[in-house]
Amino acid sequence: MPRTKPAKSVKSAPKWRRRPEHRPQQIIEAALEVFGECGLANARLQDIAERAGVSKGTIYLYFPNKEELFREMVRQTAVAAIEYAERTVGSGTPTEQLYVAMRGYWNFVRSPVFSTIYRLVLGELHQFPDLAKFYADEVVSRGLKLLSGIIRKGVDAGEFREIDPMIAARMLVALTVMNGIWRDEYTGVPLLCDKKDEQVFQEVAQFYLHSITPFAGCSAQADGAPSDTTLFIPSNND
Amino acid sequence: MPRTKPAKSVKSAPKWRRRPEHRPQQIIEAALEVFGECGLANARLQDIAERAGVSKGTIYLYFPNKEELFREMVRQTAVAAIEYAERTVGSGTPTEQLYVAMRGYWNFVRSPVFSTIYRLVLGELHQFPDLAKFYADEVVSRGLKLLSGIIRKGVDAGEFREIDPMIAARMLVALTVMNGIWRDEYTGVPLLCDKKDEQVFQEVAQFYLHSITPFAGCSAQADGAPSDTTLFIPSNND
DNA sequence: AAATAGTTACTGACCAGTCAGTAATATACT
DNA sequence: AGTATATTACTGACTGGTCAGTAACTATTT
Repeated sequence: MPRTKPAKSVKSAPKWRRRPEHRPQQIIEAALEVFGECGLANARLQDIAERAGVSKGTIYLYFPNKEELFREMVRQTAVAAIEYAERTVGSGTPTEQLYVAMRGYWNFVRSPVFSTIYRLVLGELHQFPDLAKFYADEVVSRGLKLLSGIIRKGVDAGEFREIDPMIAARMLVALTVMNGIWRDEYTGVPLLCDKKDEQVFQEVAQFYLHSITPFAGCSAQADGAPSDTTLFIPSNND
Repeated sequence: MPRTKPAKSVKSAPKWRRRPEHRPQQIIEAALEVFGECGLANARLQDIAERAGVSKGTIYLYFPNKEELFREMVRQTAVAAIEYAERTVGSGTPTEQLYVAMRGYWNFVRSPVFSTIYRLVLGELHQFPDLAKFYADEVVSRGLKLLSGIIRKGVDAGEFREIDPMIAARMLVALTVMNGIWRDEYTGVPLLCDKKDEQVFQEVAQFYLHSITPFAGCSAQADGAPSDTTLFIPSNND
């Protein structure tokens, strides 16, 4: 039975707008927040919907289910970041390239996006094998390949010591990821809370470079060459 | 209304035994498995009960709720491991002590207990602030204190380069934890699956020691002194 | 018999996913 | 221009199932 039209609709105050173009992005952003706060398994679609400013049903117009929503979220963040990195670390000496990569990686790790994703990956992804496979292939493998390629060039050029590039890449990822996560102190771990982002990055960078440079901390200091790893750390020290 | 006593019980075949001494441990062990498989939020008390060979209600005789059960689990594993480490790294040069600590830490990280705990800590603990606080104080802080103390002695003795011991300890934890988790490949991350535990440990140890020794990879090699970090890696290479 | 250890059935809250209905926009017709 | 009609985007109450925690009862031990 048809509605009794109450009055002419007031053009200026619709309860909601149709915005089919924007919905998926809105929902993914909300999902990122909520997944990050509650975990993958624990996040409620209702909350995601509210934060996106839509109703729960709307989510199902754009995503078949929760898992696919998560997958799409990863695609738009982690995979996009990797692709960006692959495009942008191209030029310069291996040392310069590595620095660019480290800096970019750190920035990514420090973004709210990453800490969320990595917590989910580490904490819950083993419950979703196909999601885990997806992440391993699209993010982990590609990231290690990118980094180890740079390191290999550095080793060949004599800028880094003889070290298996894949191992070195893995160590870099380990240092960056863990420090990034700790820095993030999702709770109150009194670990790095009082340090600035930039400082933690420098600590990681110096430690790492010390381990892969051929003559770190040694005679190079004596013969006047700029030996310290601080050499290629820019001076945005505030 | 009072029960009608059916008959005398047959003494020789009790359906179950009272074992109040064993229950808590049984339950914790089962919880460790189930939490590890399902995550903290997703684990079902019913499953834990079944795996422990008791009924769900029994759990509530010994633990007030799920969270406290988890807390007790952490107490009995991580805290116990730290305490053990605090007791056992006492003697020898700082380098030797550090090696013992690294080895012990690696063994712990590689135990099934740890990967479970760390996944939970990283993935879900921020949802439980008081648990997070507990973990930060009882495990993280104590662990870092132990490691940084050893490193400080090494720096003072000139065995390690000048480095903030707290930073160095953090980096060691980062390397150990991440490699331990990856090695564990809870899913199918094609990262370290084909390597042996011992090999991964050596990779981590060599990389780390290279970064904290004063003259790593440098002239020390030339003057006949045993310079390489493999020096203090025992030969249980199988 | 009393005390203690354990079980089972139940409750109330919670949530992913669905679907009948409604509001906003587009189009066709005056 | 306005008005009727069709189409699409979106809503939110509902369903079916799950599970933590509880209460009422039963078995074992002393």
